[in-house]
Amino acid sequence: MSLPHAILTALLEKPSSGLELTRRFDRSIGFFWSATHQQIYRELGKLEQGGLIHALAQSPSRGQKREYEVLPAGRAELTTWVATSQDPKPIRDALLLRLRAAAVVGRDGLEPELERHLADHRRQLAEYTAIEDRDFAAADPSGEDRLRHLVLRAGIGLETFWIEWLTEALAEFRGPGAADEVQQG
Amino acid sequence: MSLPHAILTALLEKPSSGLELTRRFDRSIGFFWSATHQQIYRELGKLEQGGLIHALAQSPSRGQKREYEVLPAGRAELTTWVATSQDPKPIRDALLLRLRAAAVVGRDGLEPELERHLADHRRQLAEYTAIEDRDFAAADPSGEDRLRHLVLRAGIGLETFWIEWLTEALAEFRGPGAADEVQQG
DNA sequence: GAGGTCATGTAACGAGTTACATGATTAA
DNA sequence: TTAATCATGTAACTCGTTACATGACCTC
Repeated sequence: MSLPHAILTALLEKPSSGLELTRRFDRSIGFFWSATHQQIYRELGKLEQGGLIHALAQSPSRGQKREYEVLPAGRAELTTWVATSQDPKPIRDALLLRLRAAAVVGRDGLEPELERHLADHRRQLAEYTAIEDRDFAAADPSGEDRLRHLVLRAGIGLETFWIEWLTEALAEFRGPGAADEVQQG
Repeated sequence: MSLPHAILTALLEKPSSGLELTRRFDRSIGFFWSATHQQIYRELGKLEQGGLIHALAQSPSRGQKREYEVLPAGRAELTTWVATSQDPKPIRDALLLRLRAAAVVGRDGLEPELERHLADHRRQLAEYTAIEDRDFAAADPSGEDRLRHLVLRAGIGLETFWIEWLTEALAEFRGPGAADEVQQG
């Protein structure tokens, strides 16, 4: 039940069309709640039907831009949702699962994958710190900016953690004492 | 495409029935790949039909225990999968999304939720460190144990990160300078 | 034989993914 | 007028969740 609220948040920050939303999901919001354009269009339809948003200057034909804006009911819904308590969703991490499987069937072929992940997290960290330097350098930030900075720091902290952990994992794969466990069934 | 491989891994570690698997998913494997009993039974059926596992002592009636064991084809499939490269799945974290929404509609009601999450991560960290003390105290661990320990340390590192971040977030919510941003629309 | 628990399922739904389809606009 | 790109959608599918159903076994 989070995608509609992600969209409401994005639309409150700035009224947008489906495609613009899709692009913003690829940049900022999508860093912690990703969505494809198919999901977004489907959800925009539901939100409009539910009376939480409405289209500005409705042109009902396909292929034409439709901009949406949040209605008071939508803002109220989002306000309620912020204060809702939700059980944290269980973790599902395929890489950790594969390491566990490798402990049973052998590690062959895993090392390049660890390297790929490491490169990917380094790239993502660089992107986050670039945003931090650009957007959060103010001496006396507003409360909203402090919240957004907090969210960004979560991203930075997570990427930093994964980089450290993957470095350690690669040392285990390459380091002394690893050679004798490479082949095993 | 990870659940079948999680099950193959668990069954290689020890042949089990559906219910036993469900319990092990609640304890160890499930720490990084959760699944309900309905998913597990459904997937066991597919794996058996695909010739990757088979039931020992088949008693075809409902309500009776059925133990499964991995066939050579299943082990081969898992070995292949370990070496497969997979694009990392995009992040979806509802708590971060709610902080972002709170920057737009106000923070009312979020603090108790942060406290709940903090308590939850502390509990999970304690569980992980207990497992570490119990299972990974050996002076000269095998290669498999080193891999499993690596996986556990990822869990420990993630929980540690979240505890630090949530502590910082709560300080932002409670600390000096927070009071004047509490009410805002 | 009634109730509890162990054990295996079914059904309906919702969320997310993948592949494809269609219309509008613009520039060569 | 053709091609590229902008923009909005449809359809089919997989995976995960929630609620419920059914049978076997054990104990009182």
